Amino acid sequence: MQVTIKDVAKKAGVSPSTVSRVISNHPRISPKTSAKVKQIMEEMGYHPNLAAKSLVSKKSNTLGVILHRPAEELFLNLFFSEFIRGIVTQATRSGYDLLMTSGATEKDEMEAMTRFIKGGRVDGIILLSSRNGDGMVNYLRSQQFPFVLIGRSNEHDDILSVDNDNVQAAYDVTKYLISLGHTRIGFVSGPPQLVVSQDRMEGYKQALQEFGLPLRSHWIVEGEFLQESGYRAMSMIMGLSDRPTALIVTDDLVAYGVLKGITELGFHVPDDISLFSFNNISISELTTPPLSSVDIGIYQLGYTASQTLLRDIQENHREQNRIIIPHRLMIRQSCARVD
Amino acid sequence: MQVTIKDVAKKAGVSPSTVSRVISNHPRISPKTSAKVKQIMEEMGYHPNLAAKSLVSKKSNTLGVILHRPAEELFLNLFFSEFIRGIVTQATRSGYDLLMTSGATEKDEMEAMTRFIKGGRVDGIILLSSRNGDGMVNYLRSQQFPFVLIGRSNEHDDILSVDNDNVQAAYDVTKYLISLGHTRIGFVSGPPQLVVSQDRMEGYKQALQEFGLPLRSHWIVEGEFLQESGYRAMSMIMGLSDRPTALIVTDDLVAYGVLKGITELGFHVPDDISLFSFNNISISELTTPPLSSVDIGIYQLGYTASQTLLRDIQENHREQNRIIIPHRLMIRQSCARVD
DNA sequence: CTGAAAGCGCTTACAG
DNA sequence: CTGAAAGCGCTTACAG
Repeated sequence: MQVTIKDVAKKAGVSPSTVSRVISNHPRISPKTSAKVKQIMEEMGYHPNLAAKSLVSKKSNTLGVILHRPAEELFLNLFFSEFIRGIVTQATRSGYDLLMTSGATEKDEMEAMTRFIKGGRVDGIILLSSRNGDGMVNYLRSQQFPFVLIGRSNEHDDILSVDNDNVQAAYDVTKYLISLGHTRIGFVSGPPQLVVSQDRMEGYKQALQEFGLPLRSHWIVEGEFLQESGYRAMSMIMGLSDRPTALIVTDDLVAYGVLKGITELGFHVPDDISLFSFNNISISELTTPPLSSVDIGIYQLGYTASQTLLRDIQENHREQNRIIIPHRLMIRQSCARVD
Repeated sequence: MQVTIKDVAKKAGVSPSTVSRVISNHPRISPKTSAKVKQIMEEMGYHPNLAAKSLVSKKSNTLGVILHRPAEELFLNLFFSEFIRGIVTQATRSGYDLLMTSGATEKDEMEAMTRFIKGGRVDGIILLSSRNGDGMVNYLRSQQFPFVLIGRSNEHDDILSVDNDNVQAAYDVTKYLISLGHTRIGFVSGPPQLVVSQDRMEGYKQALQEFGLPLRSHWIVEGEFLQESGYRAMSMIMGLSDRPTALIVTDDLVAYGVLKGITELGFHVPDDISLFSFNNISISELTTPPLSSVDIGIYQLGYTASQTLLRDIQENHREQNRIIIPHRLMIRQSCARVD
């Protein structure tokens, strides 16, 4: 019932090999034959069977993504749709599809990955996050299977990755606050085991040091990527006698909690304290006052990851291992000048 | 280099057919043989080649999703990650993966779908939305290809679909507001061509009629699924001499705009006007005051769509065509009693 | 420029 | 309970 290459060949009066060559735009095929075969394919509604093609070519024209486990979903969920859109859009343009699966445990995840790789289901893998001691990265490297990491790995600096310069971004934010006259600047950070937390903390410290400003450990809070995390931190921070006049917050959702906490304690942003956060998800525009936030180019991270991986697969050569997506400070109304 | 069924067969001293039967748990295979073969497979790190399997079995063990075009992304984006998580989780449990692609135009979308179906890449399709006159639905029906629609189609009532009872949900919300003493209730709706908008409007009208309450056309606004849409509507609504004491809003993001508009005009929620919205996305908890909203079970919609489609594919029989996911009114602080 | 043939890794009637 | 053989729909050296 399915129209095959043989059916087309018979009707066109050529051999299956010729039809195959027409499909793949083989150079040594006469324009006349090509045109005729193409017309017949159109008439008969021919569509190549991908399984057969994949079986012989050892290519699937598919990229794979493994969904992270629930435990890590909170942070990434807000980015997820933008990541995926970026990845799929670019992949589709290059004639690739995206295959997704999930694993309930780390063991499940590894099995899913093995199935993808060993079963020939994908030609490359996109990792949506990295944690210290990431088994995925080690496995993929040992298999020499093409992959790209969105983010940065502490252990491996020779893998293909797409990331922001989070050190620089945090440095830029800190410097911006300093330029407004702030000298007591605090930091509400995320989980310390995440590379992104480490990088942002580093940029913050660098800027303070460069401008000779004090770094006080009680101005720094490490929490989760949760609203409550920011909310809870405020009773402590705002109760300090030498409390900061500005806070850098590692994520918009956390900043939302921070904002809520500050407001409930009877303080006002930005008059009593300035706020600058990261990621620029939709919520940051919606708060009162609208939050200044660092746009990290989520769509572009996904898009570029896809593009970079495909280039690595197809051309098998890399211009560079680490691609940096530029960030932008989105200045809104949550920061005030102090004297 | 790849370990094949032949390699395993040779090492186990059996035929390839036997190995194949062990893999598929064929009943008539001796436990002894099975155990031995399984052990060898483990030892050799055998993984079945999915392309070969798919080529002969005509099954891909994959479900397909086509990403909607940018024009329609706004509304769905906020649901997207939950939908996908629900779909993937259930699919993975049944041994299926999810294949995604996108199309820039409707033509692209149709081509992508054809590629999926005719190329044997997927065994079923999940449609994330429906619009009036949906070419996808017509095509899939004409091909008799398994698919499920998340939502409801006006034109086809015999297709597999997973949806909320949006008429009932809007009815419930309206009745709740009436029970608080409201008699002048307005409605901020979404695009009228969407079935979901039509259904919610219908439930609202039914409740008003049942309780003999007035339906005023100037209390009804039709807009987009955008914050601005709600924001802009407020200058008109709040300026009415007989303005409503409660508003039902079709989406949390729109409700956020409504809330902002009301507040900027110097009014207060819920003292001056009550607000009840739909969808219960994360933002609804975060507003001041927290918004009452209808939880529509986004994850469950995705999960059930996946489950229903797989049952249709595997067992080829349906218990019912239209599955309803229950909704829940999440009562927060945006509605007040009036006398 | 084109064809005949082999083969990709699996499944499944058909025999025994 | 197990094996030999054919075949799924394609690609690609090898010939000509």
